[in-house]
Amino acid sequence: MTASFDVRDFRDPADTESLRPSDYPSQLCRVCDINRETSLCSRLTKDEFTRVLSMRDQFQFPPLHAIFREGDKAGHVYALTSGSVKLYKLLSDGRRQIVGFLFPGDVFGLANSLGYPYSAETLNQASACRFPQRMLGGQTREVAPMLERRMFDLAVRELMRAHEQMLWLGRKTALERLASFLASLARRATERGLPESPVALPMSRSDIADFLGLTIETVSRTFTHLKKLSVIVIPDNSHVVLNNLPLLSKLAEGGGD
Amino acid sequence: MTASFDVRDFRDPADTESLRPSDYPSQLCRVCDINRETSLCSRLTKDEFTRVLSMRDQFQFPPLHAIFREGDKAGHVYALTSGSVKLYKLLSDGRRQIVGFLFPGDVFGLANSLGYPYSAETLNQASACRFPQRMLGGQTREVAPMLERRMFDLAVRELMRAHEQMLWLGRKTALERLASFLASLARRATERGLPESPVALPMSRSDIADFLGLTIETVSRTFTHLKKLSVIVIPDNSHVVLNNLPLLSKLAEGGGD
DNA sequence: CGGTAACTTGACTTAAATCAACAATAGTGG
DNA sequence: CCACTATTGTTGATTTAAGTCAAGTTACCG
Repeated sequence: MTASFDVRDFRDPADTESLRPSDYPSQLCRVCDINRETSLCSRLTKDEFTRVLSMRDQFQFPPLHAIFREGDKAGHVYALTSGSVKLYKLLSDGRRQIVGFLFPGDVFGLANSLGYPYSAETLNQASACRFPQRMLGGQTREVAPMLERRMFDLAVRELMRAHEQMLWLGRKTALERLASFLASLARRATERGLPESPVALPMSRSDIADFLGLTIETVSRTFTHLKKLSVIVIPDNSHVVLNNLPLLSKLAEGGGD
Repeated sequence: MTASFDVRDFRDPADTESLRPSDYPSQLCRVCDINRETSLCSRLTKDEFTRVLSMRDQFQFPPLHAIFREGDKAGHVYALTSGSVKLYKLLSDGRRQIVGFLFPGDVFGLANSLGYPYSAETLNQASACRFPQRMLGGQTREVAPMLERRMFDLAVRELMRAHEQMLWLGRKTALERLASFLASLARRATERGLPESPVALPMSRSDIADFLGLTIETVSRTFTHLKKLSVIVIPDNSHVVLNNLPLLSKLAEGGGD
């Protein structure tokens, strides 16, 4: 349960494509992230970036790959650079709660000495950048102060998302939860520069159910309900067209009437 | 809705009691926290501590005092030094989800530019230490690198607690949620050097219900259920004696059978 | 004391879970 | 390219855990 990586998954872009000065940090952070404004490595100085480069590992994972499991000794923090990942916790009898879906630009794997607090698994082909956790905060803080700052900001963002999901799970109906989920996916897509509709659903209905604290049957019925309200169209099971985002948002907040 | 502090609440111990060198940082951090090992200000150097002192404000709040409200412009981070605080989010129709109960040593108020993501309210008489958020991470990072480190660690702890609560809310029964809650309070009490039983419940049944995603009636019935199982005794409504912590923990994980 | 707020208990309802087919989709190999 | 199969998703019938409604009871506070 401790080995999380196949050697064959290892890829290092720096081995194959040389990094030109113009690649960083002004426009795209080609190695460890997507977009200068939102990425973990954004706003690093050239020196910082160079030092970070020397400490990070780059990985590619196949679909449904277990990156690490809950309880594994935690030594690294990950920044997702492409694809999607789910984070989940299990009860001994198999009940599962997905605590987050991650998209490029998100970080995961923050942990204390008790090990990772959740399992992380890819939904599709994905790549991620891995940093030693001791690089953050320790005596080696001179390595990249701005990286720590960015990591902190992203951790705060994750915490806010977690609080939002607690409201969904504790106090919203099935319809409100699914509407909130779709609206949230749309908003996060726009933050990555993608259109807000159609929304991609790289996860299964079962994953959505375990994320929203529902059963797959209820998720399916609720999708049908939203279809009948003409709020969404489902061209195929991994895409949703949002026809009426204002109404979707209203439903998400309980304005269903 | 923006003013969060009464001037009369302001107290600055440094105004009334002078700080002797022996007070920091070796034993107790008398000003901004409880216990050197677990506090925000633990492990600061003398210089760091002095600089932090000059930037922090110390507050005392009466019971049921609103420290800030969801959406307020966020400029400060708080470290609770005594008493208890609840953090909650509201829906427009009044439904409420409490996203955390805080005890001495916990931090709250981390936010991004959208303002505080939750409201914060005291449960009882409480005191807290307030830092400007820009003190963390910005250009002024030289102020107290170790403070940032501590803040990051405490944010990670909050995130882990949030993930745990998501599992409770999404996948546990009423009995499992209440058992988890009591076990968690007991564990956190021991972390603060208090006995694990009796557990203090500074919050109302209504607060517990809104924390666990239940109604007050269900919370009440479930307390009765735990009493009948002889797992707990309730000497008064703000204290619970844990008679059988192993069984309580088993019930919390679904080992009810 | 008296009155209000907080909590408990009981009767009944309901949203979502469970159980059970059934339909669509995606692979797989001939 | 098309059966064949397995997986995934949908729909319907029924059950159930928790919610709602309605009394009671206890604790708190002036």
